[in-house]
Amino acid sequence: MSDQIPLSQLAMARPNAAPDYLDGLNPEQKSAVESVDGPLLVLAGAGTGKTRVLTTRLAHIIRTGRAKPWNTLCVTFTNKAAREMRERAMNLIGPEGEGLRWLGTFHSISAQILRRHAELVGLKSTFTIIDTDDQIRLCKQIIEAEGIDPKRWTPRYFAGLIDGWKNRALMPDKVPADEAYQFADGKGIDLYKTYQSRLSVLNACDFGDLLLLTIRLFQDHPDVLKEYHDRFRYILVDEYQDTNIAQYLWLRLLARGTGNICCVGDDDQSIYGWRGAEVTNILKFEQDFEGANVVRLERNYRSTGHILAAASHIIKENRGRLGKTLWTEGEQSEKVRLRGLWDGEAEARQIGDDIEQWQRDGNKLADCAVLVRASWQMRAFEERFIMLGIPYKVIGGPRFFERAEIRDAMAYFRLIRSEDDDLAFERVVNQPKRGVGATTLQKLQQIARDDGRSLTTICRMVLQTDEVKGPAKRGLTSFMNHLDMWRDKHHAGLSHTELAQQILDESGYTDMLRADRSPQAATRLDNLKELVSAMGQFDSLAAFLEHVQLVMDVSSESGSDDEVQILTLHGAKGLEWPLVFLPGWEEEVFPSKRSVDENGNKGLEEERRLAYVGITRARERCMISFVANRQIYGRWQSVLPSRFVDELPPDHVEAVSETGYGTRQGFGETYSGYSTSDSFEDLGERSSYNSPGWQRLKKTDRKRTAPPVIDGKAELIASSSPGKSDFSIGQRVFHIKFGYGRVEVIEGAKLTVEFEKAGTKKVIGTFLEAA
DNA sequence: TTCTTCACGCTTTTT
DNA sequence: GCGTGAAGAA
Repeated sequence: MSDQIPLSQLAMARPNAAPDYLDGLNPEQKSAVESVDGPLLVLAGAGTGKTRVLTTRLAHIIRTGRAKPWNTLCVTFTNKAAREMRERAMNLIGPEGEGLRWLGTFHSISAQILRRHAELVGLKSTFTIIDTDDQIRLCKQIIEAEGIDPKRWTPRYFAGLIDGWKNRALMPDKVPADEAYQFADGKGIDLYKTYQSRLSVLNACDFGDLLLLTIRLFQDHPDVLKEYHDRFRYILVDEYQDTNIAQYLWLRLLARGTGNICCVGDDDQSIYGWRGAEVTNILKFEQDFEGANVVRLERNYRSTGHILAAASHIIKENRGRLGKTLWTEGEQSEKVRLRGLWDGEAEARQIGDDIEQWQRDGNKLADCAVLVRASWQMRAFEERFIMLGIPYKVIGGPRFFERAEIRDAMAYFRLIRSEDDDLAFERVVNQPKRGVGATTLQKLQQIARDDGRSLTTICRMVLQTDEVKGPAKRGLTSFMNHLDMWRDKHHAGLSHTELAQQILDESGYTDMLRADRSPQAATRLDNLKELVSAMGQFDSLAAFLEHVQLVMDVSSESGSDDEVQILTLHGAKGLEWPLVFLPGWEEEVFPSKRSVDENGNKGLEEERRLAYVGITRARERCMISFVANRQIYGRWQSVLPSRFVDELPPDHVEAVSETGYGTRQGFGETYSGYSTSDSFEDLGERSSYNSPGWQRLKKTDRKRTAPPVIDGKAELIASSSPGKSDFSIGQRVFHIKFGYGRVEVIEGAKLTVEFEKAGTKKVIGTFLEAA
């Protein structure tokens, strides 16, 4: 590095030339890049070049010599975002970008800081960072130890509460009494305290602690804070709308130094409220940071006019936003397409056909994506794509390091490094089965708790006595002997990959999986192989474990294959495709019922932002669809078009419905909406989501009476709520899985149905014959 | 201790 | 409809 001329000097060598990295920026972007002094909020709408502005600003600061790379602090939420930002910044800055030591996630930067000052917050610098799974197991132990029924008060819920408090920067002494009383009849705060003290005994902290302890460090030790004030001349924050209170306080403390803080975000894309993000942070930025400037980026470079119009039209229903008007010079091109279909299978079939057509037109599969609200919706598309032979990729499935087998292996490794890691011990003493059951483990835990020592220590002691006997004793002895042996080998300098392989083999873990003939066992073995090879990229076991604690991901970005992407709307943030499918726009699916039930209008507005995010992912074409019937958790349910369908702007949308279901948005001859009455006659009035007919709709109103049974006859009214009631004709029992209409003919597996209002006869080839 | 059976409940996801 | 998790049976 030292023999290279810093690029900043190259830039200075030709003072008259405008720096090339500013080329092609529009005036707003340029001003966001260049106003480097004082607080700045960049309100960047979807597709307005947010990341470009952020990285160019960073490059600008460094290449104009305002600060050295290591004097800038760049914070993101995810490791992926951090990686991307580093990559793009390096392209602009050149080799000097290597010095960006403080570019990372809130958590990784906090961990970096905490490791240097651990003793000031009551930790040893080797502290472990526990993940959600360990956290829940710890909560479970605490709850059981207190004699609280873990069924009534689930550990998961309690862990969620703790996370919630930590998101709001509330340590046990600060939690509002009434809130803590919600849990286990007033024991909430005590349990929280116990949890924290358990963590400190284990020399561990959870993700929330990383932030909170850093905040406490800064508050209690002004000298330390000063050191970081001096260090961080410029602060850049990505996705500011996703910050929670703890992160806000964290930033506030650091920004108090130079005041040069630049936050980039979009209040309309705040979709993580459920995990503590506070849109208010971005809404009141100007009050929070004195003398703040605001730059709006409103020129969209991504989507066509129609797509942008549809997105804007929906989002403007939200109150409490800063307000932006996105515009584009792009052409109008084709309208957003809206489709009403029979059921989830029809939807998958339709989208499959569209994708085949897209491909026939010479486009790449990787250029389109299916964005769903919830991951259970993905299955239908996977099934269909497999049938059609369309290569696809599900993005954001179960994470590698969260798989049971990987966590088991990691627990073994953790025990090698620090034998007092009780959570790891509990996880694998009896994995594979060694005859050490719950009773034995409980006995050990009891002694360990009373003695205040670790399970391994206690275990060694107990094995000298006769407190455990029989198979349990034999199992424990063998387990401990193995651990000692591996630890010896580790210290003797056996390579960590070699050691890992031996641990897996000698512990009997591989044999256990090999003996298991189920198809998953094979994948599990593969995963373990991958784990061992991934370890090879690290110098030591310790280095590997450190990495995994914070980056629960293996960055094996293949990406080269031409595959349709299937992902959730949340997972789609920050991405874009020429063609985007948005299926499942049904009320209670999207917007999600739970979201609205639990968080009312706030929840609804977040769902609406999700719709906004979804639409704005599309560059050229956007295909929205909803169905009349959907299988949810294996049960057939009749569903209504989402209210978001009604909020689409008619002028920019081309709508078709095959079901007779529709909305006020021009479905031609077909009736619209939904009625509480049983007969079609009463559907006369056009109803929309806002009409009384919709609003009065109660769950119970939707129940239809069971269809009349006419033995042997081929005609009956099939107006029952699908899935609710089977009906029989002669010996045959049917289970209706389509909408409401008059069944005309039943022949074999074919059913002809007439839909009175729509006036169409339709052959339904797919119905279930109940067993 | 481990195997079997039943009940339950079930968004979104990162660190 | 399916996987988890806890209570009862061998």
